[in-house]
Amino acid sequence: MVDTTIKLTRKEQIYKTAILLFKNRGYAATGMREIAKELDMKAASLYSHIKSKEEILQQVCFDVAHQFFNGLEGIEKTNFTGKMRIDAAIHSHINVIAKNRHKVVVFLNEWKHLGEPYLSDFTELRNQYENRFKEYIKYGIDKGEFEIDDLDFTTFTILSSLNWTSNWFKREGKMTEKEIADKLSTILIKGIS
Amino acid sequence: MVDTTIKLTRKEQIYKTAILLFKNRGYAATGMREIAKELDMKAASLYSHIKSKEEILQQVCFDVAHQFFNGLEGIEKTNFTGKMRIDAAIHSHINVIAKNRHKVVVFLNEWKHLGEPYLSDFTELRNQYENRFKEYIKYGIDKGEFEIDDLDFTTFTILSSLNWTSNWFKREGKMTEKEIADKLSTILIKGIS
DNA sequence: CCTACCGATCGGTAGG
DNA sequence: CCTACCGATCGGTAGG
Repeated sequence: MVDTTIKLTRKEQIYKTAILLFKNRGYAATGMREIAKELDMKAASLYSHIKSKEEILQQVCFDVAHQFFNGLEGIEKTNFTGKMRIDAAIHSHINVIAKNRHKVVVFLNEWKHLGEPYLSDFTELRNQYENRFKEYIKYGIDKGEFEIDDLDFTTFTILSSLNWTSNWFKREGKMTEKEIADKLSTILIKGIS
Repeated sequence: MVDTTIKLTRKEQIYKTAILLFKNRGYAATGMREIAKELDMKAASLYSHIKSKEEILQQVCFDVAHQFFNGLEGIEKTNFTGKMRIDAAIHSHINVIAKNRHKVVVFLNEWKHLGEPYLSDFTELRNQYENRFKEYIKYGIDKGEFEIDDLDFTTFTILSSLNWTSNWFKREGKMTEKEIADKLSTILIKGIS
């Protein structure tokens, strides 16, 4: 599980190592010399493969953001009910978290260290994604499926429950990714219905 | 709201400033010179009032942890049902967050920068607190109030929803602290009942 | 991929 | 509360 033994390029190795360190120690507290040491290199050599420390953070943040967006594709084109939309969105969201265990933690906790204009772009993407969830719930309200008086509040509560799973996804084995999504979907949809 | 104009000691001013900076930029990325500048001092002068940068983080983390614990006092001594226990715990938790808006964000996001033995003590406290929530839910299950097959999972989901409120407590005015707690309690208890 | 090195900044101390 | 300063470390570059 640590190394899939598939040939990773040096650049991929650097990214992988950096992501793990950013996750465990935080972006600001992680030094280029730590990343290099983990790969038996000198810090200066990293710069043959990457442009800067922040470039790594940028790639992580926007890659994850785009994965979250892609997961929602098709949800509103169908004849799904509100419940089905939320259920599908929850499954997609958990799927992205499960497939990017370490990246997602960096995405959630370290985005504030992005410089401009990336920071503004990022928060814009985040807002748009939250709005998609909001639309699905709104759809369910309009169809009489949900009884909710505060849309923003409910949306944030649901997203927070989903995001928090990233913190203890390490304790895997007990539950499959689908079981986790099913369970969350049940708890949350029952709670607002 | 920025400064209550009540006479703060210099030490209190330093703490207040540091907490705000730790919250916005992160502990590792905040320098002592930034804290000092905010107070029109030189960094070296801070050390007449505090012992170290980490001492501030320690005070914040353990102060908040103890507040969370104190809030639970008396809940299990009463003849409360499971629902009432969870409801009371939720209200207490939200109360601590509301009364420590900035501190709680530092508590939640920056504790990993504690050195030993503080780090171990802290995670121990956190586990104990989570276990208290777990007990309340367990109590409700045993009394037939809740239908839950995964206690750990449900506990973490509830706590995550509560903790996430710290991220958008700034948008206050719309809802009072009690309304927030009431609403969360409704959503979450309905979701597991 | 390395050695050598840059200027900047870090948390913190000495001594007043 | 200041000036002056410490050794350590930071992200990154030059040049090979």
